[in-house]
Amino acid sequence: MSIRLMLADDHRMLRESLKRSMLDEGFEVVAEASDGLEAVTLALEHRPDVVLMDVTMPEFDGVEATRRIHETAPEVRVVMLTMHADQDVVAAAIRAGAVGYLVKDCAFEEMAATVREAVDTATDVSPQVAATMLAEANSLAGDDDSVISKREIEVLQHIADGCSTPEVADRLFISQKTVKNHLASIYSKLDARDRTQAVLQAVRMGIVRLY
Amino acid sequence: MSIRLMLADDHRMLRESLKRSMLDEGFEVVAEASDGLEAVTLALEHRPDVVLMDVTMPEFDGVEATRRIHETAPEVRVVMLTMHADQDVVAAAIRAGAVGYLVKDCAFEEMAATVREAVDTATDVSPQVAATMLAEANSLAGDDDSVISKREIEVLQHIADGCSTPEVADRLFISQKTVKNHLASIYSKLDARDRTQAVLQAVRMGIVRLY
DNA sequence: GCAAGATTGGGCCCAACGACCTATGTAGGC
DNA sequence: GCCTACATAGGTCGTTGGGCCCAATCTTGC
Repeated sequence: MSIRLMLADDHRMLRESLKRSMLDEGFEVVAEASDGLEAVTLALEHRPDVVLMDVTMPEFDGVEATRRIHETAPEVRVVMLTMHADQDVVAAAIRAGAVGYLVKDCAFEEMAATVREAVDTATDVSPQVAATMLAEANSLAGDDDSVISKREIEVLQHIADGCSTPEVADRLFISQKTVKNHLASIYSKLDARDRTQAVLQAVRMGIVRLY
Repeated sequence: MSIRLMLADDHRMLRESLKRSMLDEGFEVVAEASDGLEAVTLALEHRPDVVLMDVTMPEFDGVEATRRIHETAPEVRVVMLTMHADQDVVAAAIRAGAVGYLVKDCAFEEMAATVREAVDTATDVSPQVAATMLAEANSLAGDDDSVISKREIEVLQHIADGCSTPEVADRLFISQKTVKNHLASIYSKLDARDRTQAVLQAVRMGIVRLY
């Protein structure tokens, strides 16, 4: 009985070629999603054994999609795909219920192996395994031990979406001063000196959407 | 005799799965490059029939790599891969000697067809074909008929690299005022209202590197 | 319950930024 | 030769942004 896979990535080219590779490898691809919302819908409909889920997607991101899938269908294993091994993202993914992660720069064999391992994993990752995964992500990511808070991400996302400080303040129903405080905190955590660098760093880390 | 392909893309996952797909399709993959410099070196070494070249790569970008390959080995057909159908990028690619382009969101069949067509194409694209390609890119891209100048791209790249206005001025040996003028011009062309949005838009369009 | 951190907010200062205006020199196209 | 576009540079103006201080409230973990 072959492993039933689902792919979720907003780039069709990557999705299609990934699909071919996985088919070659003997996996069955039962569904493909191009955004977070579709990922949740299709995952619940097809109940694949494993979902390969990109972090950065429209509608809602891979972490949020993972959370929703894990809540409703905990037997579905989600493996996250990230551009860079970022501790925060990996940590968030694990909290959301992912059983593994892959850096997009990995070798194909590694990916196939991770998918096979995922099927044998308990649906909920043990704290030990989670800790190991985090440590790995940590060593790969290197120096960013800073944790960006939820609110800070909201601020960053609004900035990335084109808002100025007063506009962010309006949309989040807080004062401009608070927005500036969050930004200052973000700068120190991301080692950025202005909003442009902060947003670029956040994009690199997969913290914010870029569309 | 199968078509000898070379792949140039900085994301190993895309490269590997692309490779599998192309192998399935009966193509031969003779080389893979992960940056522009490697792309030029390997293309000249292996002389593939067609190079699938990503625009956005380290060292130097796909357009520059295409230019160098085309100068030394004009018999090698280069097909550009872009994230978004951007007229400027496609125009630059054609000027550099590319015989075709593909949006990364294309269907796999389209990609295979384009590669096969590329082999039958004359090594130098006729003005008529180039015009058609540009018109296509234009209709796909839609509203961006603005051409970002070389100098403006330099300014943008420096901003993306973390420079402030005075720093860009220093590095380009021009006054701060000129940098601001270029930025103002960029804002109107990219429909951005500040440097953050301009850089993000440029990243989306593949005009600047993000590393 | 206490400590740590997240979230909220204030004030002050000065540099940076963007909008709007004009202007000169230098290419390249027709 | 003229015209358009590009690159260069200046001025002024109001707004924004970021550094650096501080503090109240609230949640979360231990």
